Amino acid sequence: MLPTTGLPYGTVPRLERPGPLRDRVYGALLELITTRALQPGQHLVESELAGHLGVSRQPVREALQRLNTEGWVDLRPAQGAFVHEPTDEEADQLLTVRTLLEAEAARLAAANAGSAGIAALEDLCAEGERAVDADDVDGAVALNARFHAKVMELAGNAVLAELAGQVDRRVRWYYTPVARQRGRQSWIEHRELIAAIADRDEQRATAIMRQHTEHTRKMYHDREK
Amino acid sequence: MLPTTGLPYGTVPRLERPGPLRDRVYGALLELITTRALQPGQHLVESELAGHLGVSRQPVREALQRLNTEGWVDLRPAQGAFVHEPTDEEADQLLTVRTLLEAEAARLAAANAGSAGIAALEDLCAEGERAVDADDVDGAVALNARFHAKVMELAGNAVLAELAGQVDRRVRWYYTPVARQRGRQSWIEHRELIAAIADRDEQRATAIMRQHTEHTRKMYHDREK
DNA sequence: GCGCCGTAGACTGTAGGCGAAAACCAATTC
DNA sequence: GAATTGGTTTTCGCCTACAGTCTACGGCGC
Repeated sequence: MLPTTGLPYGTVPRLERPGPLRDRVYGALLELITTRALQPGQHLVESELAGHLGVSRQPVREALQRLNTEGWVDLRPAQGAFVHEPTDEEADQLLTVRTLLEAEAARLAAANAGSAGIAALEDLCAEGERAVDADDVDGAVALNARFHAKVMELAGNAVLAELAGQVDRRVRWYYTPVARQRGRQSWIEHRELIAAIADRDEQRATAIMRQHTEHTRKMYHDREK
Repeated sequence: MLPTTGLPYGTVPRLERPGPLRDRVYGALLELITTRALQPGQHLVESELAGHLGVSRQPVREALQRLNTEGWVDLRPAQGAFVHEPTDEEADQLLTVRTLLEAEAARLAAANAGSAGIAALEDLCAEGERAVDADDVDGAVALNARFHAKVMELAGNAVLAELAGQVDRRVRWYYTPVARQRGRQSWIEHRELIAAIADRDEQRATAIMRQHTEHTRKMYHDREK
């Protein structure tokens, strides 16, 4: 019985508050890193970033702290922050974990998804195929991310989603040059995955997703040579 | 050709440096939380903690920042830090993830472990059994953690280990009252796991570890009633 | 007596500043 | 000519101070 004013929800836009500065700094830095405006190994000087973003050093420090725990930057004591440099081994290990998490998400989605969720997946899939047909690479990549996020949402495990989100973003960062290459085949596999989920076939959904993410690993290794 | 001084290694104790203050504050707070000296839901006042630890607010803030990203505290804007309150649903989801990660670790351990690693596991197992026989609950719990950590180490995937470490600690925090109950049966399962790893049987190792962690979930649900 | 408003207190968010450690560079010595 | 050493500069780590925001309590009107 909260709404004594009689105002329906959503009509008042919750008057947008800027939110903690550190979070916006975090977002800005993450953007700069993922877009490679800040290159791996680069030394991040606090005062420089602070001046560039028009804030004090404190929010920058807190943002760097968070980026550090999430693996985007390395914080060497008494030396400062450096953009993390992924090794081949680490990238490979990350892919292994991603495969694991995504496969589990597919299984849970198959177990839990309702018809509404499946319809949403099909919509995303259709959109993605259109993007590929139109050679809209950026759009296709974005839709691919949204598709996987939707599967994760249908899995209904917030903890899993949190971890997978972290891992996924880093994988995409490492593999940006590669990920853009995978076009049509990727969406065919998505279709198969939807079918398995709709059939509530946990085993098949797991297997398809595993195979799907493993294809990415393969492409990377092929490219390396 | 580094040692031009002729001094043998190890004679100079590398003069222990205190390390960043924020890290020690982080450790201290984590200890206080896991031991329930700071209870779930409790409001953590920065200046209070700072005074209590004999430092300024800054290191405390950075430690809280890290604890926040790792899920130990919730940081409500303009309100401060609160020790995270786990819900039943979240605990269940964490267990699901833990099962997943540990099972994968077991599989990788079976694929990669050498005879030295297997011997180390057997040593830990024997120690654990002795602790159980001696009704040394704390010792048994500690050895259980070390056993799982060793399996993770043998898996040889640093990323996986990092995630599993986080998840494991939180699971232990939630389930401390329960975990202490599982005595002998747990170590029997450990023995079976070692056998599977020694046989390089990835499937069986996965299955055993999955069953092993699922037992914990079961005990929790039984206890809830 | 009940509810609303205003004020005071407490805490967080952000900024600025000081001391110290590390890196860099040039002069010096072997 | 190469290594070392001393000084200088940059940058981090931490502390202190101030402004903004939320909460709680007491007075006031109904």
